[in-house]
Amino acid sequence: MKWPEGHGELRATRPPGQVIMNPLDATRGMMDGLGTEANVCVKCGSRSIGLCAPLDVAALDDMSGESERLTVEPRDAIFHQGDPARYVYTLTEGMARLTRVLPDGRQSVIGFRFAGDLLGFTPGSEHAFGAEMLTRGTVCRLDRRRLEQLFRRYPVLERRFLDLCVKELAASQDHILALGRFNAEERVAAFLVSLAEAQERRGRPGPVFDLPATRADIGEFLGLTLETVSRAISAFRKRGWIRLHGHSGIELVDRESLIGLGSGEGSCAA
Amino acid sequence: MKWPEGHGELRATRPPGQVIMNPLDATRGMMDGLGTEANVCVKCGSRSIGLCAPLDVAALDDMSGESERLTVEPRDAIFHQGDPARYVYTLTEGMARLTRVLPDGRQSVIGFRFAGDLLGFTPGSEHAFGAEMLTRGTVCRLDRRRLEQLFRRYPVLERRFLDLCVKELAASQDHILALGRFNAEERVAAFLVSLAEAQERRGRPGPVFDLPATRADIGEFLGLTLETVSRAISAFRKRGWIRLHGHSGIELVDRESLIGLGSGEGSCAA
DNA sequence: CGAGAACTTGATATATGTCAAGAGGCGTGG
DNA sequence: CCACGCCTCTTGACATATATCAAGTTCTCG
Repeated sequence: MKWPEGHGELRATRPPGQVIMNPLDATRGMMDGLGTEANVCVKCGSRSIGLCAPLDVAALDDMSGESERLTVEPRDAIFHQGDPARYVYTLTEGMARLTRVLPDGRQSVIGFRFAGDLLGFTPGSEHAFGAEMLTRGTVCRLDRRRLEQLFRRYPVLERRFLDLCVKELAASQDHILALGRFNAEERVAAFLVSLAEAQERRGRPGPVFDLPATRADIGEFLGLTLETVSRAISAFRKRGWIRLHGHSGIELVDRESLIGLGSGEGSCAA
Repeated sequence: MKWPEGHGELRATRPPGQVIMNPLDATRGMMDGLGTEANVCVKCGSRSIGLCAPLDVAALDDMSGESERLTVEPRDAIFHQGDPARYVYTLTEGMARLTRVLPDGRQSVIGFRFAGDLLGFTPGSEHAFGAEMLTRGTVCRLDRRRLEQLFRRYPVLERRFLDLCVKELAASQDHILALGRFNAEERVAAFLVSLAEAQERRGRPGPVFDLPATRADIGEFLGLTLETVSRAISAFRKRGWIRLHGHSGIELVDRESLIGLGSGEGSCAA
């Protein structure tokens, strides 16, 4: 699947009012949408977790009037970097990665997104990054001009975008902190904990979590090579902190140790 | 100087509609406010570049009614990480750095700010990072509750915040890309070019630019040590790409080469 | 059951960090 | 105005975390 549209980006992360002392929040932010709120998006059939949360039923109905639901296969793109930003997307099922490419081909994963997260919002005219599914999934897309109309009709919606955006920004700064100051094991530990938290927030009880991202994906997200990610995971396994279940199942046995490592509480710098 | 207030963060970066293929934008974003627009903020005495740009004179007058102007000495904090987020600040003169601290004391500079930039906006209750001046300067502070009132009175202001925020987010993602994928010289080159561009955008013609940030500041921003930053700068100097003028003046002699290096166009990875 | 993809692990290379000494600029005070 | 002292920067030698290269293994899916 491939569409020539989409763009920018926006997402929710930390409960407002919490100080960011903890880099776990970085990754946490990077992978966490507003997965807790209710309301059913009529057309999408999904919970209106991200965008529509503050809207009433009439508004939701209004909103879903022009939205379309699409199925996406693993590794397919939802939109590409540089595409005209014509639609805004809500990821309704599955997990996606956001990627940014340099002129010379170097690539970086900017973040991961889950069911309920919003993708591709930007005031610009083109998508600043691409989005690809890691699993099979579905998205609900809404024309951007329609969204602007909805902003005018439901001002609360615009405020919601602002809040989501500020939280996303805080999450990005956490990630910057992690990339600039964490060593390999700290980054991987923070990533694993935040992945687990993101899934728990979406109602997956654990103790075994999905890990649809490959070592290469994780490495591109954390600024490491896939081998270094693999070595960190092996080290955790040997310490009894985690247990692997096949290639895409992971169990956090000693979460406290992982949190300690992934929170920047010491061990490495002072 | 030290106040027990302040918080979150928000800023403008790239002209809307520009695709982010270029990591220079990262740093560019990180140091660039909306320095081009007019209007004079009555109480501040300064151009209302960041926040107030879309407001008319009456609104500006209204807005400045409760704002206060303060002078800040070099290395003094405007607000600290964790402070209650009571005010929003506009930097009216000078250059500041935004810092984030980990529990174990490791620190990271998440961005630099210049005259016209907005500091400390957040929907949360505490500042997620601290802001310190690098030079002597002045800030204009506005009570946050007052800002919320202004949002209600001038809806365009809220939209402005959203746009600023999305651009800031794009800039953060550029920085993430640079931290995750650039080597030391590429990061320093991107930083220098973006610093020059930020100053040009604010009307400083060059060719000699201020560099009030120390090697340590730059290193903390780029995820490098001060020695590595120093070596990169020395290497550029030896290649004739830059010339240093005292400890805080820098001249970009061969900007094209710096841009090439700092744009992720090759040389290192492919 | 077979083949490919993803992962693991080892050996080695290298970019950057660390430690240390010295030089240069800038401000202060005589 | 000069001189001293501090702070920042520079440069070198060395250490090390991570990247790179290369097999081999395990899982997954057809």
